[in-house]
Amino acid sequence: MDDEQPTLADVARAAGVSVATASRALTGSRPVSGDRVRRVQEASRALGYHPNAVASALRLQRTETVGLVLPRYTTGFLSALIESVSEGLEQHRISLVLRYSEADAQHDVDNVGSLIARRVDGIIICPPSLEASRESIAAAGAVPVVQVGRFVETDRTDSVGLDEDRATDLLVAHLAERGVRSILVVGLDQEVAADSRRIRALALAASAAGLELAVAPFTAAVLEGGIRAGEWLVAEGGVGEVPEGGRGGRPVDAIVCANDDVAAGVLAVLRMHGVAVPARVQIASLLDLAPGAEDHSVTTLRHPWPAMGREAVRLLLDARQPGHDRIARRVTLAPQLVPGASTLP
Amino acid sequence: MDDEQPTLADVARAAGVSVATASRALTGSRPVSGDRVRRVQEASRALGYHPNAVASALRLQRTETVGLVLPRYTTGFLSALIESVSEGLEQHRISLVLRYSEADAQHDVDNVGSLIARRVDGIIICPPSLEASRESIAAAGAVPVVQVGRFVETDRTDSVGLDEDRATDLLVAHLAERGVRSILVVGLDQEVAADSRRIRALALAASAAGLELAVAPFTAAVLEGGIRAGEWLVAEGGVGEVPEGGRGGRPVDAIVCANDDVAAGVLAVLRMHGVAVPARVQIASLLDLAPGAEDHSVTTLRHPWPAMGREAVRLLLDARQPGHDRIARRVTLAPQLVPGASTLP
DNA sequence: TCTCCTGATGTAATCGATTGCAGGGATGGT
DNA sequence: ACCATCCCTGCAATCGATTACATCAGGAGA
Repeated sequence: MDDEQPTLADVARAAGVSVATASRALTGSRPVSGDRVRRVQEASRALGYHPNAVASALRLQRTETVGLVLPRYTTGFLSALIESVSEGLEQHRISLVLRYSEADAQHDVDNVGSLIARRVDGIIICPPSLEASRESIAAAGAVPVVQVGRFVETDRTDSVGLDEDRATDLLVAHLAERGVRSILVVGLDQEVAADSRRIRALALAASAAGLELAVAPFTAAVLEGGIRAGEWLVAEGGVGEVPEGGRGGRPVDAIVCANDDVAAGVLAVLRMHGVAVPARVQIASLLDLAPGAEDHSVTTLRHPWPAMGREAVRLLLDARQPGHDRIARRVTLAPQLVPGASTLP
Repeated sequence: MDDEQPTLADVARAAGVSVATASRALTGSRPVSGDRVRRVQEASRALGYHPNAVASALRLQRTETVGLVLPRYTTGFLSALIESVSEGLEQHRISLVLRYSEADAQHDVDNVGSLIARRVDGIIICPPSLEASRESIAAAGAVPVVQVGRFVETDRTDSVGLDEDRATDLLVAHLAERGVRSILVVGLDQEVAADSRRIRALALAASAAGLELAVAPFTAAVLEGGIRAGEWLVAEGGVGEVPEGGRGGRPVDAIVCANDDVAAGVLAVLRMHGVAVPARVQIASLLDLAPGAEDHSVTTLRHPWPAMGREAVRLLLDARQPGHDRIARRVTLAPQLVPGASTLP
């Protein structure tokens, strides 16, 4: 067990050839007589030689390494993305350097800077916020960047995201098929650009299907937000024990939540107050927070993280090609609707 | 937006000094006159210089990089480990290269080999199997390795694992306090070495507390195994509608499952057949599969993944110190008991 | 036999940052 | 005035793999 790794010079000496011949014999970059190829390969194996990727990277100006920058989500629903990216890269013998970003935009810029210092061949980033995103993409300079999960307007960056229109269409169609006539949206915030876009898309799909749609004033996209919304619905929203309540509009018969957590809160409160789900009110979620789970009590949209990872890798490796035109490409992928017990079968 | 990254030579030229002085000014490795330090730093900032970590690593024979090898779990309950390792390394400005292993032992050896080729300063590995583990640790040669989550007998490797004795003690004590007198173990396999150890530990803790303990012949540690075990229990296990059933032994009043999935299966079947949980039978799990979840219906033991990640990093960085004695160290961490509705409050 | 060519091999430069060694200028002591 | 000392600066070697260029052997053709 030597303390030092053997070098190509050691292999060459053991095989009785020059380092140049040893290199060519191992990489096959130029013809070497069969006899010496064999001798070099044997010496390499005997010494347990692993070519020094650092030296190689310095010479070739390519590290065969890609950086992945993700927001720190304790729920870990991004692990499907990590796995698929890792798998895609492994097929091309490329290493993955993982880095987490904080809410702080500067931290993201530092992350990208340190990846640049390591001379990664490309960066896949899931930006925590739009401003952070813009800055860190600028920091990447000439290194190809692919964004996942969020779009930021920029000339030079490819992105992979969700097909929002198709997502809302799928969900609205599912509800319409089950007799829904009036939808309430919970957990989306008109003030947030991405949420506002989603609300518009929902409204569009609803009106196309002849449904009414309202937005509840509960914008916190967490369990607690769902509970508050549920309590408000029971008290004032026209879904309490007196279905034909005193509100002006038609009482809602479906609730679309920003994510599973919100939906779980709404569901729990409604059930607690004796509201029949899904018979009286149907509940669905726009975002599956536990993609691994087998059983789904709430109908939800599953984000295609594995496919998104594969696409991101494909775009990045494609951008490495010499003849690449550097035009920003956008790939959108449709989510999968996972029916649960909270909508009618 | 230049296509090439600026080098130290560019910075030195812009600042009107030699590359040696520029290097010393930026790293502070040797004194440089204040005036020149300022000029170099300005030039560096103006050019957007990022020191080439590849060249630096080649010269210094240190990459400031650590490899993390994990089994591919779609449930993603290792993401807490990834995050804590990543966070610990970030504090020391060390990069994390992530790699997934397959069931195949050769794949693991290749993983380690490729990390060696990249000249990582250390490897943290969560071995998928004992044989794979031994081989891949051998492949690491002189590079420090820390094992997480599984112990393999070896002279030179530090490891971080669960304090199994404390885990079983905690769970048995919890049940004993709640009036349990007879425990049934589900989902552990006597034939598997690790499971067998756990069963022995459970038996020891049980007898010390004056409890009976039996092992059910259902060894599949998944939801389906739990369901089968539940059905068997209702039919023959003495926890059906006739509590004082015809078995020889005392009817069990607690079921300890290998993990949450098994417990969920048992729980569902028992409830379906009208067995009161936890009044009639209490249920607990030895392994929390969803550490992020807020609400726990099943009492479970939460593995201290974040702390394990921190410990692994600490051990690895400690092993890098020159005066390290190379004696294998073992760190065991106690799990946290998370009470749920499946045992009495 | 001499020349030309082909194909294999070796020599040495290269990638970019770090650092041992040598040189130079300023300072202080006598 | 002279020498020793200290501090800074620059030159050039170094890490290990790759590759342009030079070299050399051997075969074909005149």
